[in-house]
Amino acid sequence: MNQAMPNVTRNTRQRAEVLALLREVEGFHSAQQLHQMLLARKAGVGLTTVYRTLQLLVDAGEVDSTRLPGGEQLFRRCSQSKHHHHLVCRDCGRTVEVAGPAVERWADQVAAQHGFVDVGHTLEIFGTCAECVR
Amino acid sequence: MNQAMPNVTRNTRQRAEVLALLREVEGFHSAQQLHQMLLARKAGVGLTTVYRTLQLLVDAGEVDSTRLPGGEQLFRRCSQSKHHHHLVCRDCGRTVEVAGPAVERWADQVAAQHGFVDVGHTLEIFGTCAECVR
DNA sequence: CATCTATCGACAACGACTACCAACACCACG
DNA sequence: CGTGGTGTTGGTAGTCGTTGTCGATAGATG
Repeated sequence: MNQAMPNVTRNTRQRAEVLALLREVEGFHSAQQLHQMLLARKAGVGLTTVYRTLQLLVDAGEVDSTRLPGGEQLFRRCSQSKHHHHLVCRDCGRTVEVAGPAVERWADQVAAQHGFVDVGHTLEIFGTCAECVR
Repeated sequence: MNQAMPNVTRNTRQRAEVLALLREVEGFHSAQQLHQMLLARKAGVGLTTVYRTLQLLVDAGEVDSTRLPGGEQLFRRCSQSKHHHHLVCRDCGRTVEVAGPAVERWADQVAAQHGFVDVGHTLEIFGTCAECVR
């Protein structure tokens, strides 16, 4: 009856595989895409585990996630650990990480004016990148 | 062979019902919620039609839509016709429409700096409103 | 090594949404 | 005020991303 501290997160092979993959790919990918890539490299990681691991990483702030207009969730390893936003190309999906301190302040201020607390926000900029215009 | 101009949108009872309902409710609702309300008032509008009508209204700019973190799409009649953003309470769903001209300019500018054209953006602010804090 | 328990993963279930397609009803025209 | 055609409807079945289930597995600790 040794009730140690049953609240640790373990270092498993599967989580290492997902992290390793995320370090190699560029831009946003869906959970299913990532799972396919893991299959291709014979990494033996189940789809369910991919979803769970990605969710863990998002919660831990190690991975960004965004949503396509269709509702599908995309993931990407953060290259900046601090808060930032994304400029995404509609056609090729190319992504630029941008920071906007002024926007952060504006959002917090507006929220405060209306009595809101514990404020967060989401901001995505969409457009067509120079490559895809041609 | 009277090929008049087969590209009109018709005024149907169902579309009127959906619009009438949207004028009566406050805040964001899902397509399914709206469909339930229509059922409750015996308005005889199918779920499929609710989805289609809402999409039409969004395209026409008469209705706002946003997405819950879970990916579910929500709809609300615009009270302002011009571009604006939303400040949404996480708990009760209360919504404030806010405008941020500075943010618009910033987004366009950042996008332009990276060679993006045809730029749009999404911005939502989340928080807990004064009511729900207590 | 033994034991505990977080984690895995194949499968089933779920929920939002869409495709399908025959029946319907809006509306311009006669 | 009929009539034709065509945009629209809506029940159902299906798609698709995601999550729940639960016995099996394998880190971590002593």
